[in-house]
Amino acid sequence: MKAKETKKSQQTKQLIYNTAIALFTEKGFDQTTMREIAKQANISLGLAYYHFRTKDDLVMKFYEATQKESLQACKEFFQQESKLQSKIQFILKQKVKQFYPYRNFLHVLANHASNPSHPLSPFSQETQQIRDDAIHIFSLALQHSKDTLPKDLRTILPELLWLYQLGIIYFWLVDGSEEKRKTDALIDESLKLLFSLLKLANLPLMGKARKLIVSIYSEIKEV
Amino acid sequence: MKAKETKKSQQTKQLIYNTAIALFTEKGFDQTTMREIAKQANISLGLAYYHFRTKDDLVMKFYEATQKESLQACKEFFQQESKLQSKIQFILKQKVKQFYPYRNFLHVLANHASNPSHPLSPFSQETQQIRDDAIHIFSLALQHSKDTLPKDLRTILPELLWLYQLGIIYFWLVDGSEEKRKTDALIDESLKLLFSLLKLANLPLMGKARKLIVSIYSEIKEV
DNA sequence: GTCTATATCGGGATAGAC
DNA sequence: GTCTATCCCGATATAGAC
Repeated sequence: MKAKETKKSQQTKQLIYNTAIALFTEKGFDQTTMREIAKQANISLGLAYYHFRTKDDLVMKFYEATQKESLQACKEFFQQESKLQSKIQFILKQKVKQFYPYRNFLHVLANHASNPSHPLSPFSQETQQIRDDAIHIFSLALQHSKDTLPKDLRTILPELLWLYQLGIIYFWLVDGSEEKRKTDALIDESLKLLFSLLKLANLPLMGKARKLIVSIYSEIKEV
Repeated sequence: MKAKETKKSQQTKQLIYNTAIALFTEKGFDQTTMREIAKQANISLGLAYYHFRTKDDLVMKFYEATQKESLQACKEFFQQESKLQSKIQFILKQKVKQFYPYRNFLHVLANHASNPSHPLSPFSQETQQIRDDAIHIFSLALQHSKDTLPKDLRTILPELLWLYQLGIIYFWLVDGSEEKRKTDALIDESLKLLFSLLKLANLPLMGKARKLIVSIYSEIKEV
């Protein structure tokens, strides 16, 4: 009995979520009201708030769902590809492809990014799990890589690459070009740059720069 | 007569602005209501909205005022200093020092950064002048510099440095360390990194990386 | 536990009178 | 330029149906 109730409840929750995302996509986040979502889903306003404590919670669920999807897609890809650059490229391309249909409202993801005490910030307590999962994908990509990466860089690369991804997503958000083509170009070209620098990183000449990156990283992380 | 009225109006506007910034600083942006600002300034709510069409407009005025102040401070500093790295350092340090008293509410500056159609975004139409002024400061710093910079980089450096500054400000916003010390460290160390790479930039070895940076820049800017 | 209906509040924003 | 009244909407509260 409980299972049945739970299932019905989950269906309702899913209905609210689907309706909300559809409306967000169509009209944007700010232009969609909770009253409208409830009306469209043929449920009461109270019920919408029963399942999602805030309007932002709807976005949080989107964030979680897409992260889960990304992890799955990347794991599969990694089994058939061993070249690091291709793996990183896939992670980034998968993300922007996945986000594309929702481009008209996804800037809400970044709206409170710089405020770590806001639940939706990528640096918040509430998004810790999502963040860890996202960084984990980069760890996986590095795991069986045969590239000769400097040891000191290798351990901090997952987090650095995640920040790089964050930068790409920000660019994607402000990218007004047709079909977000500039973002695709940016991903390809910046990856070339990154890997051409990584190949030089082992040279004595680059020792100073490499040490600076590591020291910046530890200074910033240090409590 | 008209001048007198205008002066009175300007005084009212200034009063509203000062009251608002004081309240933002004390309690934060979200926690301060327009009603409260009006009450504190002994004016009506409608009048506050007459002078500032939205709550964000108050922040816009802050943004403009501080940018003006920055330009002034940097121009003065550049007259007594010719070393490029010191000039760039001054620009960044001046900015975070200037922002420090307002650290509890300035994340609003970034709240809509990723939405270029939002007036407060650093990429919006409305902030174009502020953006141009900020980039201009970096142009000035480069103007009489004796550093041997690759020509292809030199022309695009002002904009790239402005993006670098934007990154620093974002870090500053999320920086929870005592007195924002991590940001100070990040500025110093990342500048060392930047200039150690710029010194290498003329080497044939770095030709590929340099060309990639230039090509990424033009791809992104291209209409 | 899930859901409806409705009232209420707080706060951003607007309209219209003066 | 200034005020008062009002609207809209996110969020909360409550009472009750099943």
